[in-house]
Amino acid sequence: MNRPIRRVTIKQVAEEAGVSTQTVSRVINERPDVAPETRQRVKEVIARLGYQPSSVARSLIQGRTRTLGVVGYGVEYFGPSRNLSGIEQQASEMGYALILDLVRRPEQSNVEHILREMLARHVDGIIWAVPEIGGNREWVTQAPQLPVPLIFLSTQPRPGIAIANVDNRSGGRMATRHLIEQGRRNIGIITGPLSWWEARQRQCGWQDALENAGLPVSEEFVVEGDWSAASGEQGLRMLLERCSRLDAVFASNDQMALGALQAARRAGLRVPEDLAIVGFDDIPEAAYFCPPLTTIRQDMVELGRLAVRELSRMIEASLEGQTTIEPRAILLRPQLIVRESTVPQGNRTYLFRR
Amino acid sequence: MNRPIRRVTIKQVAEEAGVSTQTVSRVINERPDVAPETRQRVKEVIARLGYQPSSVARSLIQGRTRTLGVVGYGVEYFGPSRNLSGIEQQASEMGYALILDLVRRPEQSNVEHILREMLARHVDGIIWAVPEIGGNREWVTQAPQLPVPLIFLSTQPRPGIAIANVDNRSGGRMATRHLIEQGRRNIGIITGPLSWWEARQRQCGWQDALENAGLPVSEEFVVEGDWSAASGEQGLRMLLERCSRLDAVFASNDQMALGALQAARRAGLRVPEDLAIVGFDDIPEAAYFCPPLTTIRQDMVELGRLAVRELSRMIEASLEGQTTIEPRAILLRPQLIVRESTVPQGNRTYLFRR
DNA sequence: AGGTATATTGTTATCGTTAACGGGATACCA
DNA sequence: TGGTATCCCGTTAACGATAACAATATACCT
Repeated sequence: MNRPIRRVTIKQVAEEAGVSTQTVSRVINERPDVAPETRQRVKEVIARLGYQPSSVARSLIQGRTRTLGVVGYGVEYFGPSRNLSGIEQQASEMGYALILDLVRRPEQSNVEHILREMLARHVDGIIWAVPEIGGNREWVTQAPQLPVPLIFLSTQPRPGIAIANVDNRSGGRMATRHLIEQGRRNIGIITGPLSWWEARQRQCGWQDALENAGLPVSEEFVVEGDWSAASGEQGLRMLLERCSRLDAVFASNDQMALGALQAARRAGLRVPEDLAIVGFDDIPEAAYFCPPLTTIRQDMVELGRLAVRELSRMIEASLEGQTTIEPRAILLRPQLIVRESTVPQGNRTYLFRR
Repeated sequence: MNRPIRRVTIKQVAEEAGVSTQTVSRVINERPDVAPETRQRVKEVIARLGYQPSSVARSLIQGRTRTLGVVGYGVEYFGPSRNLSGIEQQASEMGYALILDLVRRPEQSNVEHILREMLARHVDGIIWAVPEIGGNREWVTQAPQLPVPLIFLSTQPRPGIAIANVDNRSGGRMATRHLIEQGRRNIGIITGPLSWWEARQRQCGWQDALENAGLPVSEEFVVEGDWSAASGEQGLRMLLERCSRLDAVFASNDQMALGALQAARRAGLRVPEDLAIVGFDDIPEAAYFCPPLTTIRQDMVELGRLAVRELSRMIEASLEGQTTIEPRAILLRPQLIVRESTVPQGNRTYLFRR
């Protein structure tokens, strides 16, 4: 393995081309005040030596790295990974690189340490994409004091703080309203862990829909899961024990819905005839569940893209010394995807009802 | 939004503590030659001002950023996302930050551009985790000429190049041998896209197992999918048309196996009695398929961790000016997970046969 | 001719940090 | 007393680039 001993620097290019480093710099940055033939000569040398400006040195003097810090959780899950993908796409299109930090225990991560690390690397802005669990976001009040802008993803809005969310509550409402429209009256919910803000939001949506329809909201219909298929299976078993007239369930994610499907099958219930099931997320597999799963799709890629655009806007404003800019709250509406776990195959025309 | 105008620098700390910047630097880096009370005083100032050394400036002079470049593909899929997770864990434990670049079209990504970008940011090493598709890795011969070490993930081994793989061929063999041991004799395969090296490896494993068992290997039994559930569904339909005595299928990933399960159901076949199905990956949902899916588990997290450790070893060697270090090829064996898609529920004892 | 504008290039300082070296003070030894 | 070692700290230069300014040459105008 033979490596070039050192990188090529601007100095070497300057020497080789017989000009000053400043002139080379001007060529690199496409400044106008360079004679055409000089520019040409320098460009040739750059190409010949394979010179690449050091963005580290550049960052130092310009006070900006064109780097965003991303603090994420759960890339192995569908939503967060799509989210990261969207962030990367938009960042890359806007000329930003990403520094990635994945948190393993979102409920007790060392915020202080992570932020210091990011700031030491002079990121221009930070995307905080860790779910809000228990009190793990109490430090939010300090966010405006950070030397760089920060945007939160999927956390509770708060005045003066930039944020981008999918409207989980509205999603829960849509899922539940759909079940009601199918004539269901005893609608249970398998929630996510209730320490999660998003899980509570989805539950609120479920409750909204029931109340709007004048249906009773009972504790009896609520079971708390942990997002896993196993917990969905167990959750449905518990609901069925408690309430034999249960005719529908809103599972707060597709994995739990999958578990619930299995529990229904084992209990000898037909889906959707005896029991309708709605999920949340629309993972790619959902269309191939048995039966295919009705669910709520959220565009996490777009959410990531929007977050980067908003953060970039904040960065620009901050660089120009503007202090008047008010952080926005972005809210993305999810979408109901109807499949056979709520509507019997024969009734497919329902889909086109309106 | 009021931000601190500027960051605290070492100069301010030095001034405030009445020492030179060099002394502050010595305190930060825990050098021995500082008087205890001076050290104490400086530390207090650091704490009071909330000073954090700039790793940008540090990188510039030390010629090392403690940063790894990760070029990845498909974080929205299970394997790659776990892989990234493992990389991040190990890197973080070893004090490296990650710069992430996600490629969207792995078969025609701009390698040159990506590498230049990474090198401009002075990464200490690069992890290339983009699947090998068609000729998209022909540039591999230039890898040893890069100024920093590079390790490939999930690509064809090559002497002189560091690499870390799951043994896909062995996985394909295990899956197929398991089917043979179940008494199956007409075993089809739904492959991944055959432009993918990994897909071909899995197919080779299937062929190995058939040949070892003295079973005929026929083109008729091969259908090419595209990793999606839809292609798995269509794939099985085609296999069934071609060959009515088909009694088992190896689907080269779990999504395609899911599609195949649906196709089998629609064709009125019982799984596993009429048709046994094996997948590949062991996604978390696989255990909740209908029936639960036998599959090949690969530890992508561990693969990521190993890659980082190996890369770190190469970086250290490179920094010490060693040229003798020979890049290793890491090969991780996958594992067969037996579930009900190949073994009828009553026969569960099979699991403990040996 | 002299003055002013414009085009092109170079010089010096700077970003925040550390490497390399030097120098003063003290202690210890012959 | 002088020499040497050790401790502690400061000065200068450097990393690789750009900002700010200065300088030169040329062109153009009055």
